[in-house]
Amino acid sequence: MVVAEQRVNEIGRPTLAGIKLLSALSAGELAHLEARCRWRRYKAGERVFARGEKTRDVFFLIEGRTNIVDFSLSGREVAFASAEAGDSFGELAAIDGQPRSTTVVAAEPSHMAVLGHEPFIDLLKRDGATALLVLDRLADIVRRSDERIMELSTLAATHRVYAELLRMAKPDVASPDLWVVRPLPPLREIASRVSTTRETVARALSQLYPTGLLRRKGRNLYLMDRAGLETRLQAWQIDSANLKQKA
Amino acid sequence: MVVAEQRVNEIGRPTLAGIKLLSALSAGELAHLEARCRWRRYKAGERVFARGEKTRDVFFLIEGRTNIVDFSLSGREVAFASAEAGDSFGELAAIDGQPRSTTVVAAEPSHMAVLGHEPFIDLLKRDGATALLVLDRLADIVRRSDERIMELSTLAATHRVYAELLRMAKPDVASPDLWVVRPLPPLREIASRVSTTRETVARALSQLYPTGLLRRKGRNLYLMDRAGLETRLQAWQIDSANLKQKA
DNA sequence: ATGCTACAGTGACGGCGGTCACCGAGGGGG
DNA sequence: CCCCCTCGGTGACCGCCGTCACTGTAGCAT
Repeated sequence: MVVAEQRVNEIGRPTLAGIKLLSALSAGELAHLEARCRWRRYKAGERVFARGEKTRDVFFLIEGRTNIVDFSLSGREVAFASAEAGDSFGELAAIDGQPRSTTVVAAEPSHMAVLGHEPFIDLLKRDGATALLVLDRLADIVRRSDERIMELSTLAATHRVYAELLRMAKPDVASPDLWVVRPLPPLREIASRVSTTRETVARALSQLYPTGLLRRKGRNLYLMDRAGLETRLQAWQIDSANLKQKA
Repeated sequence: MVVAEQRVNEIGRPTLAGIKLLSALSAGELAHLEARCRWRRYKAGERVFARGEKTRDVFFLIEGRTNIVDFSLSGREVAFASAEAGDSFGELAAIDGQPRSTTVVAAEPSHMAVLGHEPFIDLLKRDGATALLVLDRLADIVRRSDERIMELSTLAATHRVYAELLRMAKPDVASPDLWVVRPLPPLREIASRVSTTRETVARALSQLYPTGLLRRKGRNLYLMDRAGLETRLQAWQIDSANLKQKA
């Protein structure tokens, strides 16, 4: 795989140039930060930090992918988000000093820059533009969380699966009006994103194949009629409302 | 009711002095902000803003209480938080410019200062200490949301009710080791906080009275053994884990 | 007193989905 | 090659809880 040019400089050293949260900084300031980072590589499956730890470093993902998850006492995994090259994580503990609220695991071999909380906080205080970028990011997390809470509170498991499919699908490069989830992740991962089980996800998909809305080819899942699926989702909710109205 | 002295100045004008998010500001800066605020009163039950609106003002609660909620298409109400005197809300839209993600309703007659997003953003850029306060607040919201998502994903409705009781209870002024929820809100409100129904909350409480862990006197609900209830909650989770281990 | 309304408690019922179990397919690695 | 492991699909079971219905109580206005 070719490494994007911005991620390493001319002598092969990795840089912070591609990190979205730091995109407001000048080259000089970036270099200043780079000098204060520790650089680490993680193997696929390796844990970066775990819930409850009292570390406060911020992580900038140069290359790779990580999953941000948590586990119930009974061992059920709940996925909160995943981070890709250019993303950051670990800001919460850096900002408020509380123990880690989630666990982060590398999903692929990954390369990160690790920054202590003091220089990070210092940066936020000094640089208003960067502080706003971080605020924007936290606002986005809050919005996503609220949406998820709404879904968990008001949608049946099967429908949460469909909602997740709509989020995962991207327009097909070839034909318009055809959306595709590619590659389709293991069903157990979808399940942990919408808080249900592997079996329920499988059943939800099976239920939709006969309608023609969904078609699967290997690790590609095609949404034949994205808009149709969307309206169908809403119709289901309105139906249950009507049931109540009728009484 | 006596108004706390910090909330109005010597000539009876309300002030921003008690607002937590603005506690890093000097008196002069506060006065500067006050001059840019609109001041509004809301009656109990009145809507401050609704999900989807494109306004971007920030609200500082001088006096009163508001509920931050959202509704499903079928009309089910989901409570996200409530704000009291000294709290703020509406920051998300002010920061990221997106439509309101939640609806805010005054729960009591309330008095607020309303600040447009430009002076607010301007303040965040200029004043690092205040930016950090806002970051801290958003971090807190994210942590609470994550915890709620975990509960919705891994706890049965009955157990979520007990978890909420533990959060609501405060130590009794008289006797130690006795915790009390006072006043106990209407069960339908508890239900909307843990995403279940009024009936399930009632049944959850009824189920606990015979054990002696819970006792109700009018609008006071006593937790006779808070630690006992806590360990019991965990035990339930571990039990379901054991069931899986055994197999 | 009589309404009216909000709130609380409980029984009955039925469906969703979590759990368990089993089977088949693919894909490395010895 | 066989073995093992992950992944996917499905059937059977059953318990939780959302829904509906009904009753009872407290508070308040008239």
